[in-house]
Amino acid sequence: MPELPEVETVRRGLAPVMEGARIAKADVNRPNLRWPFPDRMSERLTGAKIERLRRRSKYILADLNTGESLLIHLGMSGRMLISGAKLGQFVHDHPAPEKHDHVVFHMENGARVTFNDPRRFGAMDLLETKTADSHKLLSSIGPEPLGNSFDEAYLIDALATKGSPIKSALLDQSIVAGLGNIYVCETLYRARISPTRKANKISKPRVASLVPIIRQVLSDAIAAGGSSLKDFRQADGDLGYFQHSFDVYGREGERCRTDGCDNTIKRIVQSGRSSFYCPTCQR
DNA sequence: ACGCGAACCTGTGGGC
DNA sequence: TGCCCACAGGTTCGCG
Repeated sequence: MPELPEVETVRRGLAPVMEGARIAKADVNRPNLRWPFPDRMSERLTGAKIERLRRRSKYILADLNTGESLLIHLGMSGRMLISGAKLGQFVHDHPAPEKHDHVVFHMENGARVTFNDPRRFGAMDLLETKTADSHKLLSSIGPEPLGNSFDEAYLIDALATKGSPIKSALLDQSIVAGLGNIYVCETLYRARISPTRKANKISKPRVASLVPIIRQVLSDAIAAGGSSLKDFRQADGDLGYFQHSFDVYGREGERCRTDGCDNTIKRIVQSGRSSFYCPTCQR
């Protein structure tokens, strides 16, 4: 489900009820997600005030007033749903507990935030805020695509030695943070680059062209509240709308949207993931 | 060292 | 209706 735009959408949704708020109690309903939860997780969260909710790549980090930060990853199917809080003009009642409600944050302000993750590819951990960047899960992540350190010179350099297909290279979180299968497909379509082309065989100007396209695709998706495929919901339960803007993702067999192109969108499998592209427009 | 496939899980949808 | 297979937005691990 969640790539950078969806995670950012969730973060923005959670901020009004979690930032500056205290955790009255945290229910931890099972021993692990993808990995075991940290020792005494519930106790370490109970009574803590969340100073700030931030995002690094596809991770949400809640900086606590205890010197620790809670790290959250939504995996493929993770959701964070707010209830019991006044959101706009509506008050969302607490829903009945559902299967896969693995962690529930009861906030002192009356809001409840439920982490639900059927596939359990998600993760949570507690780490020292000061040294968060050196955490095992964060230390090898590349630059934020919407930040200043991600630019044309960087990407040209980073791809120069990559013999793998550009599709795989852009999915590699150590090259650029936060892109996933959908947004890589959309990026390569807009850039007119074939997903099968070897990263180090793409001309510098074409690699450079990827930078503003990546920024635009992600910004557009954030502005639309992310994409709702299958089960993605914003923290207030609303849908995202960017899926209506997909040019190629999930459009196998449909007509290419480029003016004057008669071809149809093809689906191929690259390192186990579907790639959607137009063989005529993307070279 | 690098790149790829397998593995981790559950749910859903399509074909028969 | 039911069964089986394919597939799903991510990431780590192990092997060649």
